[in-house]
Amino acid sequence: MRLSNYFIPTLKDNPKDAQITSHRFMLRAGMIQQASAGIYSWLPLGLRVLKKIEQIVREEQNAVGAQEILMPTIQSADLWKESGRYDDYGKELLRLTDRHGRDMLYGPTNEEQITEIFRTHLKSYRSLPLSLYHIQWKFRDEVRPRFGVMRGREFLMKDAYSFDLNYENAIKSYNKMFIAYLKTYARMGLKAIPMAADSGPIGGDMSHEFIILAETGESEVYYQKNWFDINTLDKDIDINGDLQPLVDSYLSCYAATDEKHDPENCPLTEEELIATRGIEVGHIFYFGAKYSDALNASVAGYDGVENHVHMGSYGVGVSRLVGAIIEASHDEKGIVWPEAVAPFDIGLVNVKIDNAKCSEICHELYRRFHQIGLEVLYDDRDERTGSKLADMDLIGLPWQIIVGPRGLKSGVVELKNRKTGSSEELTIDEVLGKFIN
RNA sequence: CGGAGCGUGGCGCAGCCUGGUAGCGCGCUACACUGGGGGUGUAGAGGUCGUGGGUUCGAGUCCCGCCGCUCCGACCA
Repeated sequence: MRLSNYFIPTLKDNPKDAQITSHRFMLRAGMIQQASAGIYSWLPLGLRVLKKIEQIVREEQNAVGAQEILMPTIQSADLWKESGRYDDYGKELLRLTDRHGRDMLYGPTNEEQITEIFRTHLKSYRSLPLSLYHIQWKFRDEVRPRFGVMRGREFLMKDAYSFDLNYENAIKSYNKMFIAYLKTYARMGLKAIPMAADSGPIGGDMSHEFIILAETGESEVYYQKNWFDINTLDKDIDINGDLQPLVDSYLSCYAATDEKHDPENCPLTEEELIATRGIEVGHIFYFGAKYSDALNASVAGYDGVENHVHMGSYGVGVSRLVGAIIEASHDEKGIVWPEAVAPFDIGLVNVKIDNAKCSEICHELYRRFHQIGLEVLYDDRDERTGSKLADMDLIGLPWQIIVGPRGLKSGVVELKNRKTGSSEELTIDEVLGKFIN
């Protein structure tokens, strides 16, 4: 992509309304534009990141056998009246009325809807287990939206729902998701720690929040010092095998949010305990038959007797993750994208666009990178070098290649790593060689 | 929803107290110089001062209502 005709309105100054780092950088890097409180338009650069995150989530859901569907944003209130949540949910639920005077709502979550789909079509234990998910915009009318996309009112969320015949099988489904979540966050370059959690208005018996560590995080978290020594995701995992030992290994180390952490009864010594801040980027629940009872979703068991299915639901805050990743990965100059979610792989800076040699080398590099499947953002604007480099740092692509007449005299370009700041002078072939493996 | 603020060109702000020609920086356009970390100069474009009413000869400025946005708290994926 050529920057000269790419819509990426970067800002030099901080917008006054943005207080938190990720929000500031998202606005300054031209990723989003606020439409109203807690509601954002996604501009090209932001949308690219959102889509990358979404795709990783999708792949890991598919990997544990969940099937993708897509449910609507607007739901009829009827099902919510049936489950009782129409009255329980309170003012966070955005209620609408259509032209016929029917009660509708903009979905904050989809338990009722998915249960309705299930009960319409599935009648036998033979159809179980089943996990369905979708990635859809949700709306919760927060009293006080803040922190940009981290706590918006409208947000993109992956929500999955599992259906099982009994508790034992439901826990198997829960464990699959537990592992899928660890893999999902790891792929995004995040350290996400599962912590025991309250299940809140969703209801249920067992629940874990996935928290990523970030100094600017919204909640205080506590975890055992050697938590990150647990590193069992590398080996091959048979997702259909017994996952309980693996899950248990992750839960063997202490980890709790401030709601659950009780300093009086903490099993750890002060030395072992790390107190820091974190952001919730996922939440999984097992809630048994709460919705299948309310909405009468049952299947015939082995004995032919009807059983209400055991369900779980599993959320990942996709749009929130964009902000959360920035909170976890930035410096004073801008964003530092983990490679897996970076909007482009490489930023190519042509220092002097009216220099024929510079442009020729840039075109060559651009073409070759394209050939090997790497995405390049090529800064071919007639701007001062300083502002181009500052923009590149702000946008935070993992690699920068700086092509200027000074280096080309001796046949080299500069390859710079955004994260470490280290740079080296390399020939064209050497640069390409770096990326071919 | 309690408390506190803010709405003036695309962005950040001054002007309001004490009413009288709407200003500054950045950005934008053109030209020139410049050219490896947000450069310099010259000349420009761009604003119903959030909105409705009131006071006044005259309102960005004073008064009242409304709307929007932000921050702290309570709440929350």
